[in-house]
Amino acid sequence: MYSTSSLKAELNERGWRMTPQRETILQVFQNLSEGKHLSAEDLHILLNEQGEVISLSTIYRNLKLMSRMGILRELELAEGHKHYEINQPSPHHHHHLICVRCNKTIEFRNDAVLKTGAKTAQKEGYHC
Amino acid sequence: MYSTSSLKAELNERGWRMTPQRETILQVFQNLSEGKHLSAEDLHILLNEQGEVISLSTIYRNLKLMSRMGILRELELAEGHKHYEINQPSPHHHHHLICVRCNKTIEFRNDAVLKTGAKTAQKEGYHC
DNA sequence: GTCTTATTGAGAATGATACACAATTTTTCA
DNA sequence: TGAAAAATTGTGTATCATTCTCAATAAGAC
Repeated sequence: MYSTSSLKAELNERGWRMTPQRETILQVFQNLSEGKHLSAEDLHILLNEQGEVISLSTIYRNLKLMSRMGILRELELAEGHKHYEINQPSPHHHHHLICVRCNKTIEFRNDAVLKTGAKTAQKEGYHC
Repeated sequence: MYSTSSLKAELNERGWRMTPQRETILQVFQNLSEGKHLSAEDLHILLNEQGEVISLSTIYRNLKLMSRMGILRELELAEGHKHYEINQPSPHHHHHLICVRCNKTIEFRNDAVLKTGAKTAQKEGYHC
């Protein structure tokens, strides 16, 4: 699991900086119960309710950044906007099944699917 | 493979109508070489070049309709807009692997992944 | 053929996301 | 420690994909 200091370390490694906003966003996702995911707008509202105001721009920027770093996972569900969740390692990693008619969405776990993706990625020269 | 008449039959079955626009769109996707996919805008331009003008609204409406019918497959690649391709059955069905950093995209085939999805869908009560 | 109703086209509206830029923080390093 | 350099933030604006509205048109049923 990602700690504040490991986030900072990884940011600095790439010439980026730790900020209170990034720390706050990470904490929200870490405290989110399993199976939950937030859109940028969701996160913005949730933070407002907690009295921690972060601008929408900053939220969009950091959700994208943290997804590219592998900390968050960007989900294309059927709502017309992206959702984000903590990018869990193998035993907790899951997939989504979405009906193109009614948008019903479920999560399921399947190691074979995950491994096939990882194996194919490696074979094709994708790297972390 | 989908013919004009089977499309018409399936539309009528649901109280919908066959139109020249729908026929044209189906034909474009059927003649598209494997591995190619089009966005709504792509399709609009392509049709213009062929002298077959169909309004963007109609294109959007029908891409969505045909996806819900299972004729097309809606792809969420990394370009910020949707792409569509013919929804091929099993031996030709494929998956996409997309890098969240550089957007590199490849296609690969894997029956196990497809079957896991189908099996899970059935178990969860999804139906065609 | 006529009637009912779905569909089309044009343009406006919406909504998610990106961008520009001045003000503010982090980090670095002298 | 305390500038200086560079990244980040917030505000407002811009962009771009997609949806919506509505009058005109065309498909299908009888």
